[in-house]
Amino acid sequence: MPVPTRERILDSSLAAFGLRGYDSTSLDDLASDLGITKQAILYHFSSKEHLLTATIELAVRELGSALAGASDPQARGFQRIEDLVRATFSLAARRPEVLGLVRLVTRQGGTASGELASAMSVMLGEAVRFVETEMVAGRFRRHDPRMLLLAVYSAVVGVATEPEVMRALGLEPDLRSLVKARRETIEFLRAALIAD
Amino acid sequence: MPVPTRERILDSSLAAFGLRGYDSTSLDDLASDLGITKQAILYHFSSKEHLLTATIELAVRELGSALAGASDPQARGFQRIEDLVRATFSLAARRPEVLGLVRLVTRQGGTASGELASAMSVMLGEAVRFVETEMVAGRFRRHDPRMLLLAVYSAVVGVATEPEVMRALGLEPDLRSLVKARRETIEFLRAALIAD
DNA sequence: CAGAAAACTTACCAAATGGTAAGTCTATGT
DNA sequence: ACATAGACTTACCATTTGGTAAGTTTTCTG
Repeated sequence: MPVPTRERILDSSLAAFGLRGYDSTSLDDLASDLGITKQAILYHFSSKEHLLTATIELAVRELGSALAGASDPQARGFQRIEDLVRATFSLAARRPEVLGLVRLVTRQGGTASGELASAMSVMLGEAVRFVETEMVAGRFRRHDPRMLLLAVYSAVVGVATEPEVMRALGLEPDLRSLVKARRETIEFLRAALIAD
Repeated sequence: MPVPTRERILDSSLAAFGLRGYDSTSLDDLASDLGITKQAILYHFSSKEHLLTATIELAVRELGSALAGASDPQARGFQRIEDLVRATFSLAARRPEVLGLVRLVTRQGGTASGELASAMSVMLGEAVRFVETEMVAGRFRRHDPRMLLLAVYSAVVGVATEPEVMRALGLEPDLRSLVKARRETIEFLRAALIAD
């Protein structure tokens, strides 16, 4: 059973928008990559902006399932953070374009970003409550939970999605370095978070 | 004495490329913002890519002087890190486009990024040596210096340049929140770095 | 099998884009 | 006073872009 064209378009869009950016990706480019015409894209998605919206929805689903699948709600303390960081790195290695698109949208804002923004709000709200609980229980050092999460988010997504900076540091952004980066990031977070 | 057109163009380009991206910024947009014609831009810079190169050079200079001005080479231990983080946040508040352009270039790579890449290599090389010295002296916890710097870089630049994520966390990206973010980031790094 | 709906393609189009060619205005040095 | 060079503008141009209109093929359904 062949993959429906609509899904193939969304897959290509996610890769292109996530890795190269929205304005840098033309419908003609997408179409010729897929071996179809631009009008076939516009048949499934009535405009480029609608395509972006649908692509963001896909990215939100992928991000949500990647994180939900790896995070055991029963886990407590640093284990939960470690699970999430591992899941994020795994996603960055498997499908870097997903995090790329998340970053694109969180940076540019824009009309279509409403859904991702609200989806992220929900995730981050849960995360804030979790971190607060852990702080009250004395398992994490006291910080402002939101600021802490911002720093953690930035560190993880940054490490997972900045291959050029890795190169500038003399590290090849291959799988082995990524694994090492993951381990170091977890250690870094552990040192920052765990109360003595 | 009026500001020369060439400098005005570079200033506008830095803001536009750094905040909105290269492909999203047309020469016509830049020109009409400046009250001149597109051909005036092409008189000073023979193509859009040359303009990007010159803009990157400007950003490198601004970044370099911002960091060099704030960092006392005599400072030891965490004080030096704190100085650099403060300088980075100050730059993010004053001229967010500079860090935006750095990020744009580090992400996209591209032809014109050679100079920034090498400039960053120098800075990061110095930073690696500094961190190693501190670790040997027992003032910093032991980590891989390069990975540590990648995490620090990501956390600082991320916190300083992700206003949408701040909004998703329920924080307005105004000056007060930025000051608070800076303080929290420094505390976060202190906890992660300082050896017991 | 008829026919209608779905899934496309071919043929266009107006606007925007980066860039060229040639002209104009102004300052400056001789 | 005049040539010359610098700093532009006006006028164009080819290509790319997102999008429309209309036709054609395929697939489903009664």
